Amino acid sequence: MYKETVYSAFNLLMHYPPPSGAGQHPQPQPPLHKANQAPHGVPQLSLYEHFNSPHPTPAPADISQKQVHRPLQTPDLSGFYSLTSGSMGQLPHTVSWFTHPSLMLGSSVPGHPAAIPHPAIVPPSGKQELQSFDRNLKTQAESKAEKEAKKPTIKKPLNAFMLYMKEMRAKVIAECTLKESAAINQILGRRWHALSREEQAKYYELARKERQLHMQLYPGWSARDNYGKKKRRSREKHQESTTDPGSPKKCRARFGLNQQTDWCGPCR
DNA sequence: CTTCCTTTGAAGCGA
DNA sequence: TCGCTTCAAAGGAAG
Repeated sequence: MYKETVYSAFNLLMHYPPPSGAGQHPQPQPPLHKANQAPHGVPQLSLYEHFNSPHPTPAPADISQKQVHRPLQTPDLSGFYSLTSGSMGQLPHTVSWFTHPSLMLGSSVPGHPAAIPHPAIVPPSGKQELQSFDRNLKTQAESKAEKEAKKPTIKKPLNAFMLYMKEMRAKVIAECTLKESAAINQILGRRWHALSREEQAKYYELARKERQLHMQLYPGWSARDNYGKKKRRSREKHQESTTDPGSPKKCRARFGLNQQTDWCGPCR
């Protein structure tokens, strides 16, 4: 049934012809991360999704509605075609396109009742926000706030490095027999810098498409929606870090080194 | 149970 | 415009 939905969604997709030049490598232009930024106000359909979403959750009604009522645009399927047939097909999320929520939001697609949502949509179920709410909610204002909290969070689209990490993490874990993510990420960071521009370009392109897809799926969404919600480490701790070497990124920033290529001694 | 750690890149925010 | 901050993922460690 799940697969049925997936394939139905795929069939839906097939209504759109592949763009010319699909499947070709993107042409990286320095600096990569800038050059690959999505052009403003040019929404295009795009890809990336994991096939094996560990905890699929029902798509929220309001988002489904958005999908239903948004006028169809001619989607850019270059990502899909390149990922499934080109060299980028080696990436583990090759099949992700099939599960994309724009196609999977069941109720929005006639005859396709079941759906696997985009993992960017994360209900606050059982998480801290909701739990803390349950303890205290009584007043109207609080119940209103609770409703807000119950709204599923739409996560940020993954950037190039995040996509790279997702792909390479398992490999590094297998090679190094490490499990701690902080250590793994350090290794991945170094490997990222060791990649050629062409190799990195794959991920920048993927990330660009991911952003465009995200833009199409959640037109009103902004990163500010999640800004400040996580409440991470305290300011004090952050300022503390200015006295020690800190991360390579911070260190490079502090010493005015090239963020893309330079490595500073203390952070090696 | 919750937050931190650690990475890079995108985006928000205040000056 | 610039510099700083936050958040995306991940999972073990620590509080």
